[in-house]
Amino acid sequence: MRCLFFKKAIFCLTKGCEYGKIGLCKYLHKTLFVSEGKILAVGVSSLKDVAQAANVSVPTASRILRKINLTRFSEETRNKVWDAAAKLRYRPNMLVKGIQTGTTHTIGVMVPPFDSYWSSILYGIHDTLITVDFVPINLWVRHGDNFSSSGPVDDLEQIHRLIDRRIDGVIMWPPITPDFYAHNEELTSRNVPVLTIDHELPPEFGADSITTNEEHGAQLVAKHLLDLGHRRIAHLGDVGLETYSWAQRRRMFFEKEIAAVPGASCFAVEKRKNADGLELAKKILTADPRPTAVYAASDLLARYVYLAAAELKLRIPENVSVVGFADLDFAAYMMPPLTSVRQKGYEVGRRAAKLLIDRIQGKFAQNGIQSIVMNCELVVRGSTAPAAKQ
Amino acid sequence: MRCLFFKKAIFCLTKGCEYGKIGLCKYLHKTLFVSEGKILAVGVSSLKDVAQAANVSVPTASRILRKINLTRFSEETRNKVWDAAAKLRYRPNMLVKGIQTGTTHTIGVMVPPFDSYWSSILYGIHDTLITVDFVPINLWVRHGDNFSSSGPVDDLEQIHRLIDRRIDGVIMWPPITPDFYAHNEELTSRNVPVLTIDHELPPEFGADSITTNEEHGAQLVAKHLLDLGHRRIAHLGDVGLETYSWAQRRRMFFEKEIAAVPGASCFAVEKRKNADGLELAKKILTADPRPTAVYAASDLLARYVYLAAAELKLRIPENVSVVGFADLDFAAYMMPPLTSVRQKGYEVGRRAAKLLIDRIQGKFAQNGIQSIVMNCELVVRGSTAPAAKQ
DNA sequence: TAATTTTGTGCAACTATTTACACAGTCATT
DNA sequence: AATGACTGTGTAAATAGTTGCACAAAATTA
Repeated sequence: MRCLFFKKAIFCLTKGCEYGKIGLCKYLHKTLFVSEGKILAVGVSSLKDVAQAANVSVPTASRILRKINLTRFSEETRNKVWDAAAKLRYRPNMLVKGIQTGTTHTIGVMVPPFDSYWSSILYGIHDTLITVDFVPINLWVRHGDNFSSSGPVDDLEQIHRLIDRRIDGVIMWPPITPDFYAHNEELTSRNVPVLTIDHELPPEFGADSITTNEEHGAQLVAKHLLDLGHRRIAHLGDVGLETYSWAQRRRMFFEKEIAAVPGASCFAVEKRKNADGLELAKKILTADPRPTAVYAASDLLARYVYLAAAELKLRIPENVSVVGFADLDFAAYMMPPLTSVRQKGYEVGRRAAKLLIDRIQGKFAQNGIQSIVMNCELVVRGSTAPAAKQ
Repeated sequence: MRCLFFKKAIFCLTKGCEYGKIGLCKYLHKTLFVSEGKILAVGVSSLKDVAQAANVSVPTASRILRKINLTRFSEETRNKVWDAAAKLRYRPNMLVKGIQTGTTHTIGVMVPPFDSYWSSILYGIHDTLITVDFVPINLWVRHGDNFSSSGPVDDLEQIHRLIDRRIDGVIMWPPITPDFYAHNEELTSRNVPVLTIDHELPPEFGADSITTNEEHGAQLVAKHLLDLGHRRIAHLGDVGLETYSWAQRRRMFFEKEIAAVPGASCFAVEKRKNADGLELAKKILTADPRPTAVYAASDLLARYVYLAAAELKLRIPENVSVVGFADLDFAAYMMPPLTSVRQKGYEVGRRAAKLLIDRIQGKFAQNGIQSIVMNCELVVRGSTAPAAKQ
């Protein structure tokens, strides 16, 4: 069968395609619409196709389309190539650029969209990456608890999926466990830049990081509650996986602030992984003497305090003030609206992506690890009020 | 300078690397750690490196590592190759497989993590893709309103970013506008399978789809409210961009159900893009006569009803019942907990990915467009109660 | 007029990997 | 003893695209 489009169509049809059908061919992986011995249409066109159509060599087409040494080509040739490219809807193949230059303009993002804070981080990463024509591959580790029915994901496999696709860098929210550290070495040993959010890896990994200024956050909350006259304060914390997780830091710094004030006290309760948050919140609110304020380590935990208060017929903020952390999307719509520490997720994402791109482009070749610490701000709403006189 | 690792290191050092520094070389894009004329370490190793280290040819190494025709190789050769690969931490380069076979095991996902429903969709897509060693590239269009400071993203550029990386298919939540339809043609003309969530494209695009059974949802809500004795019902809707958006369908089907019952009536108010939801909700709750129940087209809209009720000193559900849609993460924690129609986001994502993979693997070559319609279920909570006698 | 420069284009080699095919050596069968 | 089959490995061509160099023709200069 003679082919209308390609010299090699015969090769193609004998090798892979079933004659008369739509088929995908080995070593000529355009989708050919074949009918009655004629190839009717082609899915993807290559530079070779463009060059053939314009009757020039492949390098010439390449240079003209990339506008390299444009002046060295006659106007006639230039137009021939541009017309052919437009007609064939040519699009460059970045995979080839990837194997040639070793940079794929792709970033592995190992951050799960847990809640609106993380979603906005993803937005920030996305928006910044595409301004430099980079693209994120979103893979996640250890999110099985809430959604996945397929059980936990193999961390190492996930990292390999990224390496195999030759990503230029990784932004991650690292599970803080020794074995994950080992997996991280897979990246650093191949000199793939890593940027961590919310946790700093040990310096030998050479990973940049962006973290929240937990101490500043603790100061904001402590000052706010102390100014309102609260002295018996409870903390509903999240148990982190390690001694220096954000949850631990959030508690420690807060306790430090409260301890510095004579007459003020803080007692902390930590929610373990599968513990019932409502029960813990009730435990706090039924303590004797009852705390006049509760600082929850996240807005999600603050919800439990609201539920517990409702069950115990306590009014917020009249009987107990509540402060959350993160200012998630629902915080402003709780009743009463929740006072919370705002983390600027979009900005975190933006700066994370910016920093990683700068690192990839070699801007810090001389300097060491870059660490960004993000400030946060207190958003005062209706869930906090002066401590009642007693 | 003689090189310890590569024959071509001289070439490399003269071309790209600055001697004595860490540099990235053209056409030998390993990161070489060069010091005092010696290459100390290498970032990425290729099959060629493995073959060289094992003292065999490249094809031999390829076959042994892929376990092709393993029996044809002597045990000695096999072990040599495996040892070398392990020592050099060799990882296959999927970019090459991509240009050879035309399949990159990468899916473009144009779904924004708006809220917990969409987050769980992303989880479902992710978990299903990685079981077949596919990977998602998450790009978004038109999310500028809430987060982006950089203005709206160019849809066409986003699609080109995916095409240029030769994704095998696209899952998208399509902006329902004529010009986006045109962009979609970029994909279909190249025979890239497209699967849409929440909206069916016109059949000429040949896109598979997965949608929520809006009619069933409307029936569930209508039956629930009618059974509770409600007859004056309001609908707080979202204005869709087109006549057949989910928002429009959600309203229409609900109105149809209510209209079928003598004595029952429904009046609808639609929230335009930048309209104040609270004002609209107050308008509904101050109507005369006041509706005894409000059906909000989403949980986010239901929040406005809660806020409006609080301002107007109306109690939920005693004075007015409220129903939402989607069962977002915060619905169960509202006070009172919100009755809502549960959309199984994780399942939507799972089935979307499964369907697209099947399409890519040619399982529907003979069949036409596949359309999955997902059922939803009503989750009855504390925000709905029998209509008060009046 | 001859030599040199400029213009315009193509060839070959290069990035990494796979696959068809070839080919030498060994063993068994006729 | 010769033929055929099998074993174990290598060569070359293929996927797409970029880049250094070569080279012819035209234009300019000496």
